[in-house]
Amino acid sequence: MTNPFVRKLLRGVDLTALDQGRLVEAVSRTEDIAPHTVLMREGGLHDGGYVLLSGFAICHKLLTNGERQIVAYRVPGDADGLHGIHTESADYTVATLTPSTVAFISRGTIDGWLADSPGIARALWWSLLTERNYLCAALTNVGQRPGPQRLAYFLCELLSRLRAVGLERNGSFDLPFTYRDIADMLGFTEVHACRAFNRLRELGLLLNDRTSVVVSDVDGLKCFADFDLTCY
Amino acid sequence: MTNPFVRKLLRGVDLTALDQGRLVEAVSRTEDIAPHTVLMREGGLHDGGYVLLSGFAICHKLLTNGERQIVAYRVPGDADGLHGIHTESADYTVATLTPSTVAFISRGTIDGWLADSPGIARALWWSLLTERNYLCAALTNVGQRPGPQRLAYFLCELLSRLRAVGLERNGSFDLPFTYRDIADMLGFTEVHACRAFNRLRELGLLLNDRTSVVVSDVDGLKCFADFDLTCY
DNA sequence: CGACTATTTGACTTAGTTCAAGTGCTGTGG
DNA sequence: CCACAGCACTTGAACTAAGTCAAATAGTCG
Repeated sequence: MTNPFVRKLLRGVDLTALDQGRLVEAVSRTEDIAPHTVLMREGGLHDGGYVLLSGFAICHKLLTNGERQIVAYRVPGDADGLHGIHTESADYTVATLTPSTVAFISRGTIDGWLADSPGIARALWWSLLTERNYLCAALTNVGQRPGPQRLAYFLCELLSRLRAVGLERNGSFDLPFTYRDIADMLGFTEVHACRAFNRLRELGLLLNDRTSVVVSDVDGLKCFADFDLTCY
Repeated sequence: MTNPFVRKLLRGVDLTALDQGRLVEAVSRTEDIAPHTVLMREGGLHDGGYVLLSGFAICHKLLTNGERQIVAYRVPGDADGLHGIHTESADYTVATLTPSTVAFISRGTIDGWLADSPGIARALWWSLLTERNYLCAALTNVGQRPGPQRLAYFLCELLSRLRAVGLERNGSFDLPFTYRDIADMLGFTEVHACRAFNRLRELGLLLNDRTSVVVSDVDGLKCFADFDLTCY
């Protein structure tokens, strides 16, 4: 199964061949989306959702002073708004970071899934629970860990998620985020993000440049970050 | 309807009289629980969940260095583990803070709800989405706001949630948390929590002692906190 | 009363921010 | 192919919010 959306769901639940077929079908009509395009706006009505098939996106909330908190990021296979039957408005803005391919899913399609397939309903429920778990982990990370450990934890999580979709090899991956993005995820400034990377390099845990990261000591990084292995 | 669980769900979705009856029935056999009792343990298996009918509880994650992050708190009407059909282990530990009354819900009961009542399924889905929204807001709060504003935001949220269950009058409420608890929710130290309260008092936004809070200027507090009104 | 826990305050240290100036890519137009 | 503009990253120096440590105060419960 090469479809990243279905592959992701299969990590959490079983799906019949029929259900898998339904999902693949729903996701087969894709659109190419430019970088920095808004897919869903905080507080805006949305009728259905989207599945990200390639590329990267972020979910953020804005404060009135102009600060933003990136509350989550999306890698291929991730989705939003598939439970939108229950909310009129989105909790956060979703925007692409890179050129992406996306399948938009109508409300009717989702309703059909829920009416006809308990397996798909269960899969969507699982994905929402996973999401909650990510958010709890992110809150714990931002609330409790000092800068370098916080960055290390974030990189461990990113590594796991990229590995799950085949975008990582031996601890090496392309970094889809700018330092500003990372700062807005981890609750510090761009300058501090830069210094936290410096620190991890000094400690011999990783090498990186503007566009990529090579984790030279994966276990060391996990240990330094107190990365919760049961979580991912 | 005096049942806080049903009342909470009705804030988000419609439920037929039949569905309401089912929920009330499921929640009618209650247990009295002592303060500081664990209801659910992080990483532990759980077969079913609980509904909190009176009292307060917190949900927290522990780090290996002994720090904890309180990721959420529970007021009467809140629940956990009702979607546990899909996860083997809990994401966080739940423990009571005060003497509480709790109804434990078996897996069989939940499965029955999901099989027989789309309305209840929708309600449970809504509660999980609400939960996610709280977590996003909490992450944004901890990630972006300086101490006094962060505390102010937290108090605005607490005020809203207590009002919804009738535990607030005119900006006054009993504080179920110690300063240590608040510190562990907001990502600062006990000393800093104390100083943040001092600051809000200096600003004339509230009065408080160990056990209660009187918000003397609700609008001022919301404004100071940049409290997102659409969210609650 | 005495033990215990929660809160408060002061003095000091430090992690992280701010400000400002740089470097170094990368894409674009001439 | 080069000049230049723009953005991301980097560094240093000064500053500030928050943490740490330690001690005092104040409720609470047996």
